[in-house]
Amino acid sequence: MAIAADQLDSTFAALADPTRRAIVARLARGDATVNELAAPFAMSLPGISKHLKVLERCGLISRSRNAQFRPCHLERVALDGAADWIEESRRIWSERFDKLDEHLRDIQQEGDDHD
Amino acid sequence: MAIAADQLDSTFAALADPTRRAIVARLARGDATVNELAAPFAMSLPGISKHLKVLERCGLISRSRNAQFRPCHLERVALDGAADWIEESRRIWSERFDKLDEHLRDIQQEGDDHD
DNA sequence: CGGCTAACTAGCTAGCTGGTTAAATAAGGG
DNA sequence: CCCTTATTTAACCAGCTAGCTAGTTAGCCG
Repeated sequence: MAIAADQLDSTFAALADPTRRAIVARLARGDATVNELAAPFAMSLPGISKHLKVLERCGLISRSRNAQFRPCHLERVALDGAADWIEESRRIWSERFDKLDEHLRDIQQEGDDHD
Repeated sequence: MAIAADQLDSTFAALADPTRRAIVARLARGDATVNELAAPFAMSLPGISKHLKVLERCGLISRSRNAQFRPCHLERVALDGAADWIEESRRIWSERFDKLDEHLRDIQQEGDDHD
């Protein structure tokens, strides 16, 4: 059961930005606050906040509340959705060559029969 | 050996468009000309041509020449690059929980020792 | 050659994106 | 209650994107 097309749109679009990919990679190692996520970047906090909103809207992250902190959490499901789409295309691609191989074996077989 | 960041930028950006994903999915089944690729879409040919240029620039497709046709061919390497990035994040994520499991087993072990 | 088909380039527009600064909101803590 | 810290919202700007139409290039074929 593949995820919806517009979900894929927003997920791939989110992953197209290097800052956002770095945030995702950071969150794969564990939850973090906005300030922690912002630290490695030469970018204003509102800039990071915008990126987080993009990631949240496509479901790649979720945010809870802890006092005045809003810890971010990576949601694997959205990541899986994107990976699944690519995997499906690669599967179709591979099948094509499997069939080609099979065909070539059939031809080989015929040749053997006639020898 | 991961692919370059800006290559990932453009690959994910290319995959963020549903028309382009459909084109990629179509090409996974086999090469096709521009007109063949355009057929399923309610879009002008130059529009499709632009999408193909986007796909070509990020390496997802290549084009050869055959008379006045320019058959498009899916390049799996770029698709692999994107899949690899996602896979790496998922791996890091999983390791985290593996370590957590290990830790929980250690605690359990200690408990057993003291019982 | 002249015409047909395939595909691309040019030039335009509306809308989105990624960034900024300045100001606002939220919540703990003396 | 005021101060500080964490984070968001507002307002703005430059640049990119996806789409269009119209015109152009490339190459087959009669």
